[in-house]
Amino acid sequence: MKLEHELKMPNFRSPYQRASLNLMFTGEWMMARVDSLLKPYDISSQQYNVLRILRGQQGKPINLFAIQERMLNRMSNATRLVEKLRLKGLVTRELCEQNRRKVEIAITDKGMELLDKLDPLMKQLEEDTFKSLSAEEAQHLSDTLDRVRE
Amino acid sequence: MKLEHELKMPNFRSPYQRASLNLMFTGEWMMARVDSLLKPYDISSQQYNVLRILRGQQGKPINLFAIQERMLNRMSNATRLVEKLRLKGLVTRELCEQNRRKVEIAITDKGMELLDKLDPLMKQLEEDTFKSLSAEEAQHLSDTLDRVRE
DNA sequence: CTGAAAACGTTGTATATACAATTATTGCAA
DNA sequence: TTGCAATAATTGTATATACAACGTTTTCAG
Repeated sequence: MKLEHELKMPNFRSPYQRASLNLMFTGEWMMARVDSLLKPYDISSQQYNVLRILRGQQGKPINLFAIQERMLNRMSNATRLVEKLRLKGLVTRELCEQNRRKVEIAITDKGMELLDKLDPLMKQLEEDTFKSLSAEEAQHLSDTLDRVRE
Repeated sequence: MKLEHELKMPNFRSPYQRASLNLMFTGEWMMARVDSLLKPYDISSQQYNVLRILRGQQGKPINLFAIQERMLNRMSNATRLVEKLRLKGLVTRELCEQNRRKVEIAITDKGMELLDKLDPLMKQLEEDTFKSLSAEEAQHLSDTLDRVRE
Protein backbone atom coordinates (compact mmCIF):
# COMPACT_ATOMS: atom_id res chain seq x y z
CA MET A 1 0.00 0.00 0.00
CA LYS A 2 1.28 3.45 -0.83
CA LEU A 3 2.93 5.22 2.08
CA GLU A 4 0.83 8.33 1.42
CA HIS A 5 -2.24 6.29 2.17
CA GLU A 6 -0.68 4.29 4.99
CA LEU A 7 0.33 7.42 6.92
CA LYS A 8 -2.53 9.52 5.56
CA MET A 9 -0.04 12.09 4.32
CA PRO A 10 -1.23 13.62 1.06
CA ASN A 11 2.31 14.40 -0.09
CA PHE A 12 5.94 14.43 0.91
CA ARG A 13 8.50 17.17 0.85
CA SER A 14 10.75 15.21 -1.51
CA PRO A 15 11.41 11.69 -2.76
CA TYR A 16 14.13 11.55 -0.11
CA GLN A 17 11.74 12.29 2.72
CA ARG A 18 9.36 9.70 1.31
CA ALA A 19 12.14 7.11 1.12
CA SER A 20 13.35 7.93 4.61
CA LEU A 21 9.93 7.51 6.21
CA ASN A 22 9.27 4.45 4.08
CA LEU A 23 12.48 2.79 5.25
CA MET A 24 11.65 3.29 8.91
CA PHE A 25 8.02 2.35 8.49
CA THR A 26 8.67 -0.78 6.44
CA GLY A 27 11.47 -1.88 8.77
CA GLU A 28 9.09 -1.68 11.74
CA TRP A 29 6.42 -3.45 9.72
CA MET A 30 8.76 -6.32 8.89
CA MET A 31 9.99 -6.62 12.47
CA ALA A 32 6.38 -6.76 13.70
CA ARG A 33 5.65 -9.60 11.27
CA VAL A 34 8.62 -11.59 12.49
CA ASP A 35 7.73 -10.93 16.12
CA SER A 36 4.19 -12.10 15.60
CA LEU A 37 5.41 -15.30 13.95
CA LEU A 38 7.74 -15.93 16.89
CA LYS A 39 5.26 -15.01 19.59
CA PRO A 40 3.84 -18.54 20.09
CA TYR A 41 7.41 -19.76 20.68
CA ASP A 42 8.06 -17.14 23.33
CA ILE A 43 11.08 -15.47 21.83
CA SER A 44 11.52 -12.00 20.39
CA SER A 45 13.03 -11.25 17.00
CA GLN A 46 16.22 -10.09 18.71
CA GLN A 47 16.50 -13.35 20.63
CA TYR A 48 15.83 -15.33 17.47
CA ASN A 49 18.52 -13.37 15.72
CA VAL A 50 21.06 -14.24 18.41
CA LEU A 51 20.20 -17.94 18.09
CA ARG A 52 20.70 -17.70 14.34
CA ILE A 53 24.09 -16.09 14.88
CA LEU A 54 25.10 -18.90 17.23
CA ARG A 55 23.98 -21.56 14.79
CA GLY A 56 26.07 -19.86 12.13
CA GLN A 57 29.10 -20.64 14.28
CA GLN A 58 28.60 -24.39 13.75
CA GLY A 59 29.26 -25.35 17.31
CA LYS A 60 32.17 -22.95 17.92
CA PRO A 61 31.31 -20.73 20.86
CA ILE A 62 31.40 -16.97 20.39
CA ASN A 63 31.78 -14.18 22.90
CA LEU A 64 29.31 -11.44 23.73
CA PHE A 65 31.18 -8.72 21.91
CA ALA A 66 31.12 -10.68 18.66
CA ILE A 67 27.40 -11.35 19.09
CA GLN A 68 26.74 -7.67 19.52
CA GLU A 69 28.65 -6.92 16.32
CA ARG A 70 26.38 -9.24 14.38
CA MET A 71 23.05 -8.14 15.83
CA LEU A 72 20.42 -6.29 13.84
CA ASN A 73 20.11 -3.79 16.64
CA ARG A 74 23.53 -3.06 18.10
CA MET A 75 22.20 -0.98 20.93
CA SER A 76 20.29 -3.71 22.62
CA ASN A 77 22.02 -5.37 25.48
CA ALA A 78 23.71 -8.64 24.57
CA THR A 79 24.37 -9.59 28.21
CA ARG A 80 20.72 -9.44 29.19
CA LEU A 81 19.44 -10.90 25.92
CA VAL A 82 21.70 -13.93 26.25
CA GLU A 83 20.79 -14.35 29.89
CA LYS A 84 17.16 -14.68 28.87
CA LEU A 85 18.03 -17.32 26.31
CA ARG A 86 20.07 -19.17 28.94
CA LEU A 87 17.15 -19.21 31.36
CA LYS A 88 15.12 -20.87 28.61
CA GLY A 89 17.85 -23.46 28.14
CA LEU A 90 18.55 -22.38 24.57
CA VAL A 91 22.19 -21.33 25.04
CA THR A 92 25.09 -21.97 27.40
CA ARG A 93 27.48 -19.44 28.92
CA GLU A 94 31.02 -20.25 29.92
CA LEU A 95 33.93 -18.15 31.08
CA CYS A 96 36.80 -18.29 28.61
CA GLU A 97 39.87 -19.70 30.36
CA GLN A 98 42.40 -18.24 27.92
CA ASN A 99 41.06 -14.73 28.32
CA ARG A 100 39.04 -14.36 31.44
CA ARG A 101 37.47 -11.12 30.30
CA LYS A 102 35.48 -13.06 27.76
CA VAL A 103 32.36 -15.14 28.10
CA GLU A 104 31.71 -17.80 25.51
CA ILE A 105 28.19 -18.46 24.36
CA ALA A 106 27.01 -21.52 22.47
CA ILE A 107 23.65 -22.81 21.28
CA THR A 108 22.26 -25.93 22.98
CA ASP A 109 20.50 -28.89 21.35
CA LYS A 110 17.24 -27.45 22.55
CA GLY A 111 18.13 -24.17 20.84
CA MET A 112 18.98 -26.00 17.63
CA GLU A 113 15.69 -27.88 17.74
CA LEU A 114 13.79 -24.66 18.13
CA LEU A 115 15.58 -23.13 15.13
CA ASP A 116 14.93 -26.24 13.06
CA LYS A 117 11.27 -25.99 13.87
CA LEU A 118 11.19 -22.28 13.02
CA ASP A 119 13.13 -22.53 9.76
CA PRO A 120 10.25 -23.49 7.48
CA LEU A 121 7.98 -20.91 9.10
CA MET A 122 10.51 -18.15 8.63
CA LYS A 123 11.15 -19.21 5.05
CA GLN A 124 7.43 -19.10 4.41
CA LEU A 125 7.13 -15.66 5.97
CA GLU A 126 9.93 -14.32 3.78
CA GLU A 127 8.36 -15.75 0.64
CA ASP A 128 4.97 -14.33 1.57
CA THR A 129 6.48 -10.96 2.30
CA PHE A 130 8.26 -10.71 -1.01
CA LYS A 131 5.77 -12.59 -3.11
CA SER A 132 5.27 -9.63 -5.41
CA LEU A 133 9.02 -9.31 -6.05
CA SER A 134 11.10 -11.60 -8.24
CA ALA A 135 14.38 -12.94 -6.83
CA GLU A 136 16.17 -10.33 -8.96
CA GLU A 137 14.01 -7.53 -7.62
CA ALA A 138 14.61 -8.68 -4.05
CA GLN A 139 18.33 -8.76 -4.74
CA HIS A 140 18.15 -5.30 -6.24
CA LEU A 141 16.26 -3.99 -3.22
CA SER A 142 19.01 -5.32 -0.95
CA ASP A 143 21.70 -3.79 -3.14
CA THR A 144 19.95 -0.43 -2.96
CA LEU A 145 19.70 -0.64 0.82
CA ASP A 146 23.40 -1.54 0.99
CA ARG A 147 24.18 1.58 -1.05
CA VAL A 148 22.06 3.75 1.24
CA ARG A 149 24.16 2.69 4.22
CA GLU A 150 27.25 3.79 2.21
CA MET B 1 28.21 -1.50 3.03
CA LYS B 2 27.11 -4.96 2.04
CA LEU B 3 24.88 -6.64 4.60
CA GLU B 4 27.06 -9.77 4.49
CA HIS B 5 29.90 -7.68 5.80
CA GLU B 6 27.79 -5.61 8.15
CA LEU B 7 26.39 -8.67 9.93
CA LYS B 8 29.47 -10.81 9.29
CA MET B 9 27.30 -13.43 7.62
CA PRO B 10 29.13 -15.05 4.72
CA ASN B 11 25.92 -15.88 2.88
CA PHE B 12 22.16 -15.88 3.08
CA ARG B 13 19.67 -18.65 2.55
CA SER B 14 17.96 -16.77 -0.27
CA PRO B 15 17.59 -13.28 -1.72
CA TYR B 16 14.38 -13.07 0.28
CA GLN B 17 16.11 -13.73 3.56
CA ARG B 18 18.73 -11.18 2.63
CA ALA B 19 16.07 -8.61 1.76
CA SER B 20 14.15 -9.33 4.94
CA LEU B 21 17.16 -8.84 7.23
CA ASN B 22 18.26 -5.87 5.20
CA LEU B 23 14.89 -4.17 5.62
CA MET B 24 14.91 -4.57 9.38
CA PHE B 25 18.55 -3.61 9.70
CA THR B 26 18.34 -0.56 7.47
CA GLY B 27 15.12 0.59 9.13
CA GLU B 28 16.82 0.49 12.53
CA TRP B 29 19.85 2.20 11.08
CA MET B 30 17.76 5.05 9.69
CA MET B 31 15.82 5.45 12.92
CA ALA B 32 19.07 5.63 14.88
CA ARG B 33 20.32 8.41 12.58
CA VAL B 34 17.14 10.41 13.08
CA ASP B 35 17.25 9.87 16.83
CA SER B 36 20.81 11.01 17.05
CA LEU B 37 20.00 14.17 15.08
CA LEU B 38 17.09 14.89 17.44
CA LYS B 39 18.93 14.05 20.63
CA PRO B 40 20.24 17.58 21.32
CA TYR B 41 16.66 18.82 21.10
CA ASP B 42 15.43 16.29 23.62
CA ILE B 43 12.78 14.56 21.57
CA SER B 44 12.62 11.05 20.17
CA SER B 45 11.87 10.21 16.54
CA GLN B 46 8.38 9.10 17.58
CA GLN B 47 7.73 12.41 19.31
CA TYR B 48 9.07 14.30 16.30
CA ASN B 49 6.80 12.28 14.08
CA VAL B 50 3.76 13.25 16.14
CA LEU B 51 4.69 16.92 15.92
CA ARG B 52 5.00 16.56 12.16
CA ILE B 53 1.55 14.99 12.01
CA LEU B 54 0.10 17.87 14.01
CA ARG B 55 1.73 20.47 11.79
CA GLY B 56 0.23 18.67 8.80
CA GLN B 57 -3.17 19.53 10.22
CA GLN B 58 -2.53 23.25 9.70
CA GLY B 59 -3.93 24.33 13.01
CA LYS B 60 -6.92 21.98 13.05
CA PRO B 61 -6.72 19.84 16.18
CA ILE B 62 -6.75 16.09 15.81
CA ASN B 63 -7.71 13.34 18.25
CA LEU B 64 -5.48 10.63 19.69
CA PHE B 65 -6.95 7.87 17.58
CA ALA B 66 -6.17 9.71 14.36
CA ILE B 67 -2.64 10.40 15.55
CA GLN B 68 -2.10 6.72 16.24
CA GLU B 69 -3.29 5.87 12.73
CA ARG B 70 -0.64 8.12 11.24
CA MET B 71 2.29 7.06 13.40
CA LEU B 72 5.28 5.13 12.07
CA ASN B 73 4.94 2.72 14.95
CA ARG B 74 1.29 2.07 15.66
CA MET B 75 1.96 0.06 18.77
CA SER B 76 3.47 2.85 20.76
CA ASN B 77 1.18 4.59 23.12
CA ALA B 78 -0.22 7.84 21.77
CA THR B 79 -1.62 8.90 25.17
CA ARG B 80 1.75 8.79 26.88
CA LEU B 81 3.70 10.13 23.92
CA VAL B 82 1.44 13.16 23.66
CA GLU B 83 1.57 13.69 27.42
CA LYS B 84 5.34 13.98 27.17
CA LEU B 85 5.05 16.55 24.41
CA ARG B 86 2.51 18.46 26.50
CA LEU B 87 4.86 18.57 29.47
CA LYS B 88 7.44 20.15 27.18
CA GLY B 89 4.89 22.73 26.07
CA LEU B 90 4.97 21.55 22.45
CA VAL B 91 1.30 20.53 22.18
CA THR B 92 -2.02 21.25 23.85
CA ARG B 93 -4.72 18.79 24.90
CA GLU B 94 -8.35 19.66 25.12
CA LEU B 95 -11.46 17.63 25.75
CA CYS B 96 -13.75 17.72 22.74
CA GLU B 97 -17.09 19.22 23.80
CA GLN B 98 -19.08 17.74 20.92
CA ASN B 99 -17.92 14.22 21.66
CA ARG B 100 -16.58 13.85 25.13
CA ARG B 101 -14.87 10.55 24.37
CA LYS B 102 -12.36 12.44 22.25
CA VAL B 103 -9.35 14.51 23.18
CA GLU B 104 -8.14 17.08 20.72
CA ILE B 105 -4.45 17.67 20.30
CA ALA B 106 -2.86 20.67 18.63
CA ILE B 107 0.68 21.91 18.16
CA THR B 108 1.71 25.08 20.03
CA ASP B 109 3.79 27.96 18.73
CA LYS B 110 6.73 26.55 20.62
CA GLY B 111 6.19 23.23 18.85
CA MET B 112 6.05 24.97 15.48
CA GLU B 113 9.24 26.85 16.25
CA LEU B 114 10.99 23.62 17.11
CA LEU B 115 9.87 22.02 13.86
CA ASP B 116 10.96 25.07 11.89
CA LYS B 117 14.38 24.83 13.47
CA LEU B 118 14.59 21.11 12.74
CA ASP B 119 13.39 21.26 9.14
CA PRO B 120 16.69 22.17 7.49
CA LEU B 121 18.56 19.62 9.64
CA MET B 122 16.16 16.86 8.73
CA LYS B 123 16.30 17.81 5.07
CA GLN B 124 20.08 17.69 5.23
CA LEU B 125 20.02 14.30 6.90
CA GLU B 126 17.74 12.89 4.21
CA GLU B 127 19.94 14.23 1.47
CA ASP B 128 23.07 12.85 3.11
CA THR B 129 21.42 9.49 3.59
CA PHE B 130 20.36 9.14 0.00
CA LYS B 131 23.25 10.98 -1.58
CA SER B 132 24.20 7.96 -3.65
CA LEU B 133 20.68 7.62 -5.06
CA SER B 134 19.13 9.84 -7.69
CA ALA B 135 15.64 11.21 -7.05
CA GLU B 136 14.32 8.54 -9.43
CA GLU B 137 16.12 5.79 -7.58
CA ALA B 138 14.79 7.03 -4.25
CA GLN B 139 11.32 7.08 -5.71
CA HIS B 140 11.77 3.57 -7.05
CA LEU B 141 12.99 2.36 -3.66
CA SER B 142 9.83 3.75 -2.06
CA ASP B 143 7.66 2.14 -4.72
CA THR B 144 9.32 -1.21 -4.08
CA LEU B 145 8.77 -0.88 -0.34
CA ASP B 146 5.12 0.01 -0.98
CA ARG B 147 4.78 -3.17 -3.05
CA VAL B 148 6.36 -5.28 -0.30
CA ARG B 149 3.66 -4.13 2.12
CA GLU B 150 1.08 -5.31 -0.47
C1' DC C 1 -36.73 4.56 26.39
C1' DT C 2 -33.12 1.04 27.61
C1' DG C 3 -29.44 -1.95 27.44
C1' DA C 4 -25.81 -3.86 24.57
C1' DA C 5 -22.25 -2.75 21.56
C1' DA C 6 -18.99 0.40 19.64
C1' DA C 7 -15.81 4.22 19.95
C1' DC C 8 -12.15 6.51 22.36
C1' DG C 9 -8.92 6.98 25.62
C1' DT C 10 -6.31 5.63 29.96
C1' DT C 11 -3.87 2.67 32.98
C1' DG C 12 -1.12 -1.35 34.41
C1' DT C 13 2.56 -4.35 33.77
C1' DA C 14 6.21 -6.90 31.84
C1' DT C 15 9.78 -6.47 28.86
C1' DA C 16 13.06 -4.04 25.82
C1' DT C 17 16.08 -0.27 24.61
C1' DA C 18 19.50 3.51 24.98
C1' DC C 19 23.21 4.98 27.11
C1' DA C 20 26.39 5.87 30.79
C1' DA C 21 29.06 4.26 34.59
C1' DT C 22 31.53 0.62 36.63
C1' DT C 23 34.29 -3.67 37.27
C1' DA C 24 37.60 -6.99 35.93
C1' DT C 25 41.27 -8.55 33.07
C1' DT C 26 44.95 -8.10 29.87
C1' DG C 27 48.56 -5.88 26.99
C1' DC C 28 52.18 -2.92 26.57
C1' DA C 29 55.21 1.25 26.92
C1' DA C 30 58.43 3.58 29.81
C1' DT D 1 57.83 -3.93 36.98
C1' DT D 2 54.45 -0.86 37.19
C1' DG D 3 50.84 1.54 35.95
C1' DC D 4 48.06 3.36 32.05
C1' DA D 5 45.26 2.25 28.20
C1' DA D 6 42.47 -1.01 25.92
C1' DT D 7 39.29 -4.82 25.95
C1' DA D 8 35.19 -7.26 27.58
C1' DA D 9 31.31 -7.62 30.11
C1' DT D 10 28.00 -6.17 33.73
C1' DT D 11 25.01 -3.11 36.12
C1' DG D 12 22.04 0.93 36.82
C1' DT D 13 18.54 3.88 35.36
C1' DA D 14 15.36 6.33 32.64
C1' DT D 15 12.49 5.84 28.98
C1' DA D 16 9.95 3.28 25.39
C1' DT D 17 7.23 -0.52 23.66
C1' DA D 18 3.75 -4.25 23.37
C1' DC D 19 -0.32 -5.67 24.75
C1' DA D 20 -4.21 -6.41 27.62
C1' DA D 21 -7.66 -4.73 30.72
C1' DC D 22 -10.47 -1.22 32.09
C1' DG D 23 -13.52 3.11 32.23
C1' DT D 24 -16.37 6.54 29.96
C1' DT D 25 -19.30 8.27 26.59
C1' DT D 26 -22.04 7.68 22.58
C1' DT D 27 -24.88 5.17 19.30
C1' DC D 28 -28.48 2.51 17.87
C1' DA D 29 -31.49 -1.67 17.58
C1' DG D 30 -35.55 -3.44 19.48
